[in-house]
Amino acid sequence: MLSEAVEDYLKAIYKLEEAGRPVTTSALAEAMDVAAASATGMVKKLAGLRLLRHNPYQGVTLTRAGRKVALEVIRHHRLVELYLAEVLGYTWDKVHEEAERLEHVISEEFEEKIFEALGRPTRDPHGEPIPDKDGRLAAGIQARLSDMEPGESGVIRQVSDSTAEMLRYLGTRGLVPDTAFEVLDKAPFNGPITLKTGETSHVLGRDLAAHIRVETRAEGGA
Amino acid sequence: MLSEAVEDYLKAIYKLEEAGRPVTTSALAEAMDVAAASATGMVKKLAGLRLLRHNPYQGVTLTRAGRKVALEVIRHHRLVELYLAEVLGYTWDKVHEEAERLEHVISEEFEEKIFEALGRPTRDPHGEPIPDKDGRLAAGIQARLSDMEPGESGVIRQVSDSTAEMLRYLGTRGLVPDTAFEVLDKAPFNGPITLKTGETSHVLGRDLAAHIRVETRAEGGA
DNA sequence: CGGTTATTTTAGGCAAGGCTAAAAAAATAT
DNA sequence: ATATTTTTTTAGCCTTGCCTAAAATAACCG
Repeated sequence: MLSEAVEDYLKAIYKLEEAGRPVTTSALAEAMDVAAASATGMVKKLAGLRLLRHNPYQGVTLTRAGRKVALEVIRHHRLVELYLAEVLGYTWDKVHEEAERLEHVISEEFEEKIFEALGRPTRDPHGEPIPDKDGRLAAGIQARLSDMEPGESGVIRQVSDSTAEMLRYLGTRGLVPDTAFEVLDKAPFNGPITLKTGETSHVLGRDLAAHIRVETRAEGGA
Repeated sequence: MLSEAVEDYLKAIYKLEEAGRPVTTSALAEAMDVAAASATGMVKKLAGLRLLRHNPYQGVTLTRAGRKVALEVIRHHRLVELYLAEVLGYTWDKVHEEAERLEHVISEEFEEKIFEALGRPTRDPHGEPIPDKDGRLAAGIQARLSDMEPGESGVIRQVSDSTAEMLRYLGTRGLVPDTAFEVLDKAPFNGPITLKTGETSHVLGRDLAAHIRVETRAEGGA
């Protein structure tokens, strides 16, 4: 049985790889909120377990086995998040924290049971894809609201679950996955972006908008 | 935050106390499946935390604070067991193992949510009482099927969740909480006990029968 | 290219919670 | 009452995963 620490490191490495960032010791240490020396230590351990390859002073790459573990943990996390939201009535800003702990302790049977109870879902409450049992993962959405231009329209597809506060803020404004919108304005010098959903308009800072992943609707809805 | 190990020790001590057994180092070590020296070490730690009192070479008694923690863990355990059985469709022989891990990681909110979803229950799938949020616990059933005599009748109220195999065996025979029965025979020299539920009769070894707690029906149903 | 800076790794420690072996205390038996 | 056995405690060590400080390596800059 792999320890919780091992699972968390693999998950963090997977997410860094997925984001296209080189997985350096310092990036990993920052993601895990530990000292760099601690990250080095764990990397050596994981290399010994053949869960990743380590090029000293360079960085780290997950092996197939390591990626499999990471995806299992992510599957647990996202299924649990969705279950908490859909079945137990959690608000979407609270599911992440609870899922962080549950993801490490639920059995395959538990996973299977909630997967079926939810109707074999493919997305979590934040819109992120849920890996299937074999570790296959639908592509995440890459486009960011912050990169859209006035006049363009689209649909919110994912909102990263980084901070609960941000999720509460967006939730109260109805800025949740599958909401259609149109960009009205984008202020220069990294200024706020203005968008419209239905009859309501919203002004969001550029950083916040970067956390919102969107699907762009083919232009010219007119 | 108390560690999982601390919670498990307190739970084990509580159960030994409840069973009326003196909580010696060796009894605790056996319950926790660790060496006696390890139990001594943890006992000293818990005494330092004021969760129990330790009379060296004598034994151990929970303080009010220690008992409170133990009951919280037990509440989590039993609520989770019931949730797994009632909502997720677990068979009753599998709930214990999963609950052993979940009991340590669920939040108060999770506890509250499943408590309400279950309709504020008071008994787990094995018939054991669920402590309330303030740590109040309805009395458990003391009478054992193994102590009943031929001609007596009653209702099964609790089946201890010690081994999954035993629970499967009893489950397939319908010997579950709230089942009425009548004792037909009890063989001497610790021999088997024969009972009838509805039209079916069962022969159970004395050890197995000792795990079944019953409510005796006032004699003379005739 | 050589010197400075930043990153990574090594070295040595600490806290938890296990272990075994040995010592101390208590219980039991003669 | 003493001797033996059992139980408990102490002492010392191990593993995991974290830490800080120092050393090694790589990257950058003039």
